[in-house]
Amino acid sequence: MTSQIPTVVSRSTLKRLPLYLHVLEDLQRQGQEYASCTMIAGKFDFGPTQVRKDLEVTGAEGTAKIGFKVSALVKDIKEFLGWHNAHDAFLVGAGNMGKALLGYKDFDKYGLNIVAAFDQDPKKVGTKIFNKEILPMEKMANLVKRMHINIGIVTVPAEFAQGVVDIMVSVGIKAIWNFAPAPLQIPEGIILENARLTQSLAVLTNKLTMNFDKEMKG
Amino acid sequence: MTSQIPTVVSRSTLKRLPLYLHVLEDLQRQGQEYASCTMIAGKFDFGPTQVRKDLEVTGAEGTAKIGFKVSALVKDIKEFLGWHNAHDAFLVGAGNMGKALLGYKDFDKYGLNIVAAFDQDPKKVGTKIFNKEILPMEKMANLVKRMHINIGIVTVPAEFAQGVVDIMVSVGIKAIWNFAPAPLQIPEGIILENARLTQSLAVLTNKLTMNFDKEMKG
DNA sequence: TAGATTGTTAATCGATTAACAATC
DNA sequence: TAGATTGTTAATCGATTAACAATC
Repeated sequence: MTSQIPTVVSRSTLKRLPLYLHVLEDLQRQGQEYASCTMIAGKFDFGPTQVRKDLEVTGAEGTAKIGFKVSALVKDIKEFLGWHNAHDAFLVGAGNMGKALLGYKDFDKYGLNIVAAFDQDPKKVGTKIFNKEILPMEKMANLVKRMHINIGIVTVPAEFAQGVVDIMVSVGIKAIWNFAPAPLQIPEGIILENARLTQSLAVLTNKLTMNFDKEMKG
Repeated sequence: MTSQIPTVVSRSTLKRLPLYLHVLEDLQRQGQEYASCTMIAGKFDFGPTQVRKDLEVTGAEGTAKIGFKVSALVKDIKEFLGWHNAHDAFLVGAGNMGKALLGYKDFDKYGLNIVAAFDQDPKKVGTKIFNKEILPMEKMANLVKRMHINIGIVTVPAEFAQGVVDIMVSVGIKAIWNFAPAPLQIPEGIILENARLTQSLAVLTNKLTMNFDKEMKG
């Protein structure tokens, strides 16, 4: 009998799983067949117990004294994250960040397939970026339904983000990956994941400032 | 006498401060002079106590019944985050993500100024992206010292990330903003902030997968 | 076998939330 | 004044870490 897996998994755990995956794929390339939590934890600044707890949620099972079979563990983590097959996505906002995402080759490894982009700029509409069509916003509603798109990626400037999200929700998008530095309101049941760079940057610049202050004081 | 401010501020708090800043700047544009924690919290899915606790770390002081003066609060948050003046930074890896960051106009609002980029590709070296020079890696050491650069931005593929970080550390970079989906080893005292998109994506695709599973089961 | 590792339960730690006196 | 809000302390909640029996 499989051990009881908690139905709600913490954000912290979910964000650590891709890190383990990376280490495991490295090990796989090196021909390592088994990996222990101690070995994995060695790559990070937290302990083996943390790794074991995290891996538990994926349903992976290890062997005492030996560890986890790398290939099986990779498969379990990928399936748990939904990375074993690609989810189709639409992107709105073909600016710098939008272009960078459209050009990112490895998203298929991470369960994402951006099939097309939308922009309100008539100059961009009709062109192709990294072989992906830029379409007018008006076409989104129909295409979302026809192509069964569930994920919407928001790469417009902050002031347009809420408007874009409202449209996405109204046409049936289920999950939104937001890059705009704006607080967004979404209805119950819609998944919103923020990938705002400014939040990450805030942590960096604050720490740096704190360090300087410390040095000043001696 | 000012109230006691904790010396170590949690990541969670630091990541919420930019969100408040955005709301406050909106209020400022609307001509609102004062803002209460209740009002700010209304934009998010957490309560006013959370907001008050977060604001406390910035040293901002409010007035009972009235709230916080918006202009003063904006200033306090920006200073606390180190966003009141720009930190110069070097970027390594002029690929898609690198280009997107080089072209991002608003970084000066967030305390960041990318002054130049480096790349090992001779075809890129010598060109300019968004009016910023692409230089050969060899030039970094001297320039870091001469220009007193503290921040290094890593936008190279995962397999090159550790090498780039090692170089950055050796030439005197104090803080690293990493976009590569690789676990990085850094010496004590160096600040490392990860902005890996794959971690954010993992949360999104997992939630989506979980939702589908729930629907399947009825 | 001996001992490293898993799986799991208990203890600790830290962050969030609730409670409430002070205040304008 | 009355009551909304601040500032702060206490209670709660959840995540991390420690402890330890089972195991191969």
